[in-house]
Amino acid sequence: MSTEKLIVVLGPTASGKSELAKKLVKEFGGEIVSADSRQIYKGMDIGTAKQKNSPVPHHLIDILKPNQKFNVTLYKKLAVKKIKEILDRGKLPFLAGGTGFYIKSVVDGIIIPEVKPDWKLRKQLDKKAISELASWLKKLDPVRFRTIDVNNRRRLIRALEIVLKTNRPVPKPRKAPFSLDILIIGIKTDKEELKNKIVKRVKKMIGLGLKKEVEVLTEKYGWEAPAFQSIGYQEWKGYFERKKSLEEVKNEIIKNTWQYAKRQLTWFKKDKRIRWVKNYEDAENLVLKFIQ
RNA sequence: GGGCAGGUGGCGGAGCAGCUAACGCAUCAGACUGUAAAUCUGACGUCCGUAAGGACUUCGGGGGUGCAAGUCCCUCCCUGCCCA
Repeated sequence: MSTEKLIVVLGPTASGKSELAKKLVKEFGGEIVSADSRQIYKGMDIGTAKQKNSPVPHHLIDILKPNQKFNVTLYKKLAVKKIKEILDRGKLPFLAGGTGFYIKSVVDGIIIPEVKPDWKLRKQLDKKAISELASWLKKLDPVRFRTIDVNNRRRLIRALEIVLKTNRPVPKPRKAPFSLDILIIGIKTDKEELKNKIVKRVKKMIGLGLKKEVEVLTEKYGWEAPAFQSIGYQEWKGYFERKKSLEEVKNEIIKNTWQYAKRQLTWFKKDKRIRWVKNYEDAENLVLKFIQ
């Protein structure tokens, strides 16, 4: 029985996770480890609603340049390390963010095959027709083929990458959860309310100078940098090419953010461990009980 | 008043006589083990059915021609542009 504890705070974008996590940290002490695939990147402050100059310690924010690639495995290693360090300091770690897959990777301790991305190989495979990739995988690894999404080129390529690099089939998904007591708090918002928050937030971001932020960053790193697949950034490309108005960009960001929020909700819905809270008091009570 | 273009599903937009309401967007639902704010899937006129499937309805209104009509003809209404 472990007495070490981890608190996860998750929710769709704009639901108020950061505020909630910060408030909890202020009350109970502790440090925050971000579980956000975008706040990882330096310079993306406005568009990711980053918490700057917070008195509460935040980890895994601003650690990469926008042109650097990142992935779950790396995230998991870093996050686990940070959590351990926090525990060693005798403090309470909070894992807060909206990237479901990243959260899952640490909470469930998923074990991802140790095959590093080989971008040269991927590029080659990417030239092939999707049906070709599918039939190749079918031949090399019929077991993985049975469960894979045959229309998802990206997954097909990764599966082939593993098979070709290791000369063996893709291992079965495995988990090695770490021995902590974990409380997962999810922020419950009704759809209309969340929609309004998103609209408000996007307007605010634009008011704070999102356009300038995007302009400066993309001039420096180019539109192809991995970080600029992000919502709030990609939409500006057409604007700077004079194909879109500011109004269109704004509406597109709102739309994409909302669609993203729904995808997050779909992901979270499946996890029955999540304790959904309506407000701070609910969360506070859960934490109180949990840390006793 | 005259000329031209057009009126198709929530929106955009194909089809210009024959089978199956193309396709895109939005919407709803979902998948996810090294790009995850990414990538991908299904449903989406109505009704019946768990399903395979079946029945019905639609292309501004009305009329007509044809075995068969968003698709051709007549007429009316509406919209945009041009001329007066």
